[in-house]
Amino acid sequence: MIMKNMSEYLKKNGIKPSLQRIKIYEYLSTKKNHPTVDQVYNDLLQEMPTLSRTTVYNTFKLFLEKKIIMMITIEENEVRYDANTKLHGHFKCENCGKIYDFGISYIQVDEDVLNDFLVEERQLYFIGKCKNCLLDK
Amino acid sequence: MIMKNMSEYLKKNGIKPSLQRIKIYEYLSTKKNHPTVDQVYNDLLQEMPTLSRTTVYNTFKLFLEKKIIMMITIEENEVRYDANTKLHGHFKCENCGKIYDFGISYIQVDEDVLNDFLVEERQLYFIGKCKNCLLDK
DNA sequence: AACAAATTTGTAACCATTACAATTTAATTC
DNA sequence: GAATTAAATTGTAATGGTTACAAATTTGTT
Repeated sequence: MIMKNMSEYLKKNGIKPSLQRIKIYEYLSTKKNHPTVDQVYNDLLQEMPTLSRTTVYNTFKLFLEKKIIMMITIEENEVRYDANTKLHGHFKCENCGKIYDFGISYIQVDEDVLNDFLVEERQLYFIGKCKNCLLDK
Repeated sequence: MIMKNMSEYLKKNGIKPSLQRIKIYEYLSTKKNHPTVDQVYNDLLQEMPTLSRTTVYNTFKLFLEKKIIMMITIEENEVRYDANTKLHGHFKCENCGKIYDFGISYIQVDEDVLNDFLVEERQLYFIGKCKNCLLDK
C-alpha cells in the first residue's frame, strides 16, 4: 500500500490522516514486526525528531478503537501491535524473542459453552523455541 | 483435592509446601475464578493477616516455573492465573469482565510455518459479550 | 486574517511489578 | 535440645510502562 492509499485507508476508517498517523500505520503494516510502542517511537524518531511517545500511545489507542490494528499481549509488560486484523496465530520464541505469524484454518470448540455468546475477537498464540534457535545449539 | 493431597501435589512438583503456598494453590484450584494477584491477596488476607503481596507474586512465579499454573494475559495491566494447565480457551466478557473456560478439541494450523518448531505452550482466548450481558439489555 | 477545533507534545502522576534487605520460620548439625 | 545454617516471608523502596493533563502547535472554518 503506497502513501496515498495509506491515507485513504485511514480516512475510510474514520481517522483523520495526520502525518504522524500515516507514518505509524505505515510502519506497522509494512514492517510486520509486531513492535512495542517504544520500538515504533525509537525507529520513527529518526525521520520525525519531534515525535512524542504519547502520540504513539494515542495513535495506537485510536487505531484499536477503529479496529484497524490488534493488540498482542503474550507477555505481561510487553504489549505489541499488529496491522493484520485477520484471524491468525502468533508464535513467540522464548529464546530469541521473535514473533512468527501462522495461519489458522479451523478451531474446533467443545460443545455449547459459548452458545449465544457474541465473539468479537479471537486470539491464539503459542510459545516455544523456533527452528533457528533449536538448530543453533 | 483435600489439604493433604494439595501438599503432596506441590511436593511432587518440587515445591516445598509452606502454608502460604498451600493456601494460594488451594485458592486457585478450587475457586477457578482466574484471579489477579490482588484478588488472591485481598481474599486470603482474611484468614492470613500477615500475608504479604510480595509472597503472592513470589509464589505465582514459582508455580509458573514448575508449570503447575498458567498465566492469562488477555488485557495489558491485568495479569490473571489459572490452575488448569490443560489446553483450553478463555472467553472474556468485555461488559461484565467475567472469564469463562471452554474446551478446545482441535486447532487446525495452516501449512508448515511451524515445522520443526518446539511448541511448549498454547493459549487461546476470545473477547466479546456473554449470554447474560446480551440478555440484560 | 482571525477564530475555533483538533492534534501533538512534554511533564507529572499512577500503579502493577520487582528488587532488596530485614525478619521470621524451618532444617541441619553438633 | 540448643546453636547454626538455609529457606521463606515480609515490608519498603525503586522501577518502568502507561495515562492524565495542560500547553503548544497545527489544521480547518468563517
